[in-house]
Amino acid sequence: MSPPLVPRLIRHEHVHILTQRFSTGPTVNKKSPARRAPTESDVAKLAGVSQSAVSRSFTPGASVAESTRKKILQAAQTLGYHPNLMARSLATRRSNIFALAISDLENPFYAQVVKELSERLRETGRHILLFVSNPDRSADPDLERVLSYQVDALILTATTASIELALQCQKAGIPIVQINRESRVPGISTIRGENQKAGHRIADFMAAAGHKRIGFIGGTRDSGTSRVRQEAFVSRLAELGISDVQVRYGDYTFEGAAVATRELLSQDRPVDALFCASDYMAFAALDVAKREFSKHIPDDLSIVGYDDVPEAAHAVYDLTTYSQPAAAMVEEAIKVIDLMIENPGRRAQRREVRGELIVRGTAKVPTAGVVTKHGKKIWHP
Amino acid sequence: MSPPLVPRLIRHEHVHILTQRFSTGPTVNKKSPARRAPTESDVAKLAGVSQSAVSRSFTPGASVAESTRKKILQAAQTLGYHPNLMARSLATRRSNIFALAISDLENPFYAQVVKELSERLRETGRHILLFVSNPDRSADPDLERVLSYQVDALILTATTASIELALQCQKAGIPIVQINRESRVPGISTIRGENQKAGHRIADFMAAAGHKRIGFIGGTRDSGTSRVRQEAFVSRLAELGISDVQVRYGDYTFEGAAVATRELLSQDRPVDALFCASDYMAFAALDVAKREFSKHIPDDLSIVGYDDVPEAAHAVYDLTTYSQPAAAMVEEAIKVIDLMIENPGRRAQRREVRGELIVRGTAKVPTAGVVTKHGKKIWHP
DNA sequence: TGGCCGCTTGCATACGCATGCATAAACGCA
DNA sequence: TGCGTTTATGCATGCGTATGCAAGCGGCCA
Repeated sequence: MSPPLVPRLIRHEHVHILTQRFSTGPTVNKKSPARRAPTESDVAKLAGVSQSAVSRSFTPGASVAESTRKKILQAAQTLGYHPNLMARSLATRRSNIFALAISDLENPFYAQVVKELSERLRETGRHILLFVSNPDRSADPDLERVLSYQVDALILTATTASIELALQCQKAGIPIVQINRESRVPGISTIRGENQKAGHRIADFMAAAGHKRIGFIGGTRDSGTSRVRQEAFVSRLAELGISDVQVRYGDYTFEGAAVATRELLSQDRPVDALFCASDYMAFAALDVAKREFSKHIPDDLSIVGYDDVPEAAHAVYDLTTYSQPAAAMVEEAIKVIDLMIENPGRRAQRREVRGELIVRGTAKVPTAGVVTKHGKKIWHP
Repeated sequence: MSPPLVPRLIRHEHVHILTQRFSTGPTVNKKSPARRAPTESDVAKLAGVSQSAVSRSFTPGASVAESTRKKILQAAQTLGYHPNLMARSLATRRSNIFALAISDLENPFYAQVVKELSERLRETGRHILLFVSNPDRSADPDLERVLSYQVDALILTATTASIELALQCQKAGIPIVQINRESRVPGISTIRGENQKAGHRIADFMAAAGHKRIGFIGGTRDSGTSRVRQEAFVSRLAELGISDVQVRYGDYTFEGAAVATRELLSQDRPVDALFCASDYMAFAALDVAKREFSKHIPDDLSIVGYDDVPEAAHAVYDLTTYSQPAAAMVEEAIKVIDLMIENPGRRAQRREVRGELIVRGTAKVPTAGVVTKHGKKIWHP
C-alpha cells in the first residue's frame, strides 16, 4: 500500500501535483492540515474548568470570576480558539446575520448602501449574507433561503419580494425592511427618501429658473419610487402652467438613460431641462448631452439627478441633485429592525428620510432661494 | 443514568412552553407571531416516520423509499418546514458560506466580481457572507471572524490579509483565494489578470501609435497589481527608447485619478498618452481631459484603461482598455477553492486569466495589428 | 460560632440535523 | 419454501454552545 520512500520523494520533485494528490490519502501524514478546530471543551480541559465556565467567559455579563476568566482567555489564546457561531446560533436562536437582497450593484447609490450597512452592522457584531438578484427575474426562489439560514432580518433594496415571502418571514419572526422602495406590502417596513417632496421641489426649481420644455427620465416602468417622483414632478409642473413634459425610461441603467437622453434631445424642440430619477442615469444624460449634442451645461440644458451619490460632488460631474442620504437610510433601517426584533408583535413601519435639493453646476439656478447649509448650497425657497 | 421516560418528557414540555412565553412577550398573546419554526421532528410526527427519515428525504442520494419521501415532503409542505442550515452546518461541518472581503465597491469592476460570484455560488447552493473593509484600515480584525462563522472559504479582493490570518485559516482548513492581487502570501491562492503582459502590450501599442510623452496613473503605491503593470509598462517603453514616463497615483479612486490627470496635463509638455491602472480611474481622466483641458480624444491624448468593465463599452466612454474578465476570474477562483476543499493538503495555486487589448475610441491606433475576435476589435501584433 | 446571602462553578440538557449501526422488510434465486 | 442479499427505516449519538438549577464557597453580621 505505501510505496518505498525514495520513489515518493522523486515523484514529489518531478510531478508536483501528483504528490499533492496523495497528501490527503491514507499514506502520507506529515502535517495533518485539517486538524479540527479547538472547542470550548478543549479550552476547558486546558484551563482546568468546565465547558460552561468557558462559555460564560465569552458571554458578556455572565457570572465568572475575573481570575478564572483570565485563565480561560489565556488558554483560549494558546489554543487559538474561536467560538463557533453556528453552534451558538443553534443554541441562542440568533445568528447575528442579516440578509441583504440587492440587484443594482453597479449603481453607486446601492454600493454605498452596502458599504454603510456593512459598517453599521459590524459595529454591533453583525454581518451580511448577500443575495444579489437579477433585476429581470424574481428574487423569490432565492430569498426563500433566508428561511433556512436563520437570519435575524431581511433587508430589501432594488429588489422585490412577494407577499407570500413576506408572510412566511413574518410567520418565522424575521423582520423585513425595504430601502428606497415605495411599495406597500403589508408586514414590510419601509425606509424611503422624500420622493414626493423632491418631485415638487425640483418642479418649482426648474420653473423658477425659467425652463419651459422639460423632460423626465424614470427608472423602470414598475418602480414605485420612480413613479412617485414622476407624478409629483409632473403634477406640480402642471400647476405651474407647464404641461408639456416628456417622459422616458432609462431602467435605472447607464445605457438606458443614454438612449432616453438621445431621444429627448433629438426632437424638433428638445427639452431644456431634465430630471433623472437617479444620479447614475443623470451621469449618462450629462455625457450624452455634452459629447453627442455639444450642449453647454447648464446654459443649453439643465440636468438634475436624484440620490446625491459621492460622485455627484466630483468636479467632473458637479451634479445638481436631490439628496437621499444612504447612511441615514441605513441607520433608520437598522433602528427599525432592532425595534422589530425587540418587539416581535410590532407593525411594519414607514419612515421617510429627509433630503435637500443640492445646488451645483448642472442646472440653472433661480435668482432667489439658494441658501447654504452645512457647507452645501441648497435650494430652499 | 437515564431517568424514567415520563418525567423527562414533562420537563421537556415545560422548557418548551417557557421559551415560548418569553419569546412573544409575557403580556400579549393573541396570535403568537413568533411561533417557533417547525423542525424535522415536527415533520416526522406529522408524516408518521422518524426524524432521520425526514433528514434523509432532504439529503440528496440518501436511502429513502420514494413513497415515504413523497409523504414526508407533503408533510413538510403543509407545515412550512425549511431546513435549519445552522444546525446542518453544525452537524456536517460545512456551512456552504463563502466569506468575501472587499473594499472598493464603488469600482464597477469589483461590483461585477460580487455579482458574478454571487451568481456562480448560487448555482451550487452557496452564499456570500460579506465583509466590506475600509481601504485605509487593516481588514484583519474583521476577518478574524471568518474563523467563527464556519465559512468554507475566504475570497479576498481589493483587500489585504496578513500572513497571520492566512496561517490561521490554513490551520483551520479554510482555503483562501485572492482575486486581482499580486502579493505572494504563502498559503493564499491567487487569480489575476495578465498584468505583466498587459503592461508590455500597452507600451508596444502606444509606441507603435507614435506617442512620445507618456503617463501612467497607478492605483495605490503599495498595490502589487498596479506595480507590476507599471514596471512592465515602463521597462518596455524604455526598451523602445521612450524613457520619459510620468507616473502618478490615483489611489484607485475617481477623484484621485482626476487630480493626477490634472497634474499630468498641466505641465509644460503635457503627456500625449496615458495608461490608467483601472477603467474607473480612466473615466475620471477622460472627463478631466475633455472638460477641463478641452482635449480632443484621441487626437490630442490617448487614454487606455484596465479591466474592461461594462461601462467601458458604453458609447459615452468608448474606452480602449486591457480586459480582465471578472466572470472568468470568479470562475477560476471557485474552481481553485473547490479543488482545495476536496483536497485539503493542496498547495496554494497561482492562476492567470487572459485578457486582450480592446481597441475602442480613446486611443490612437497603430496602422497594423488590429484584428477582430469575437466581435471585438483587439490589438494583437 | 452559627446562619444567611451572594457569587462561582459544574452538571445536565436542549438546540436541529446527520449518520453509523442494527434491525426489519422486501426481494431474488434455486 | 428457504436462505442470502439488498433496501428501508429507526435508534442512538454527536456536532459546539447556552443556560436553568443546585451545590459549593466564602464573607458578613449577630
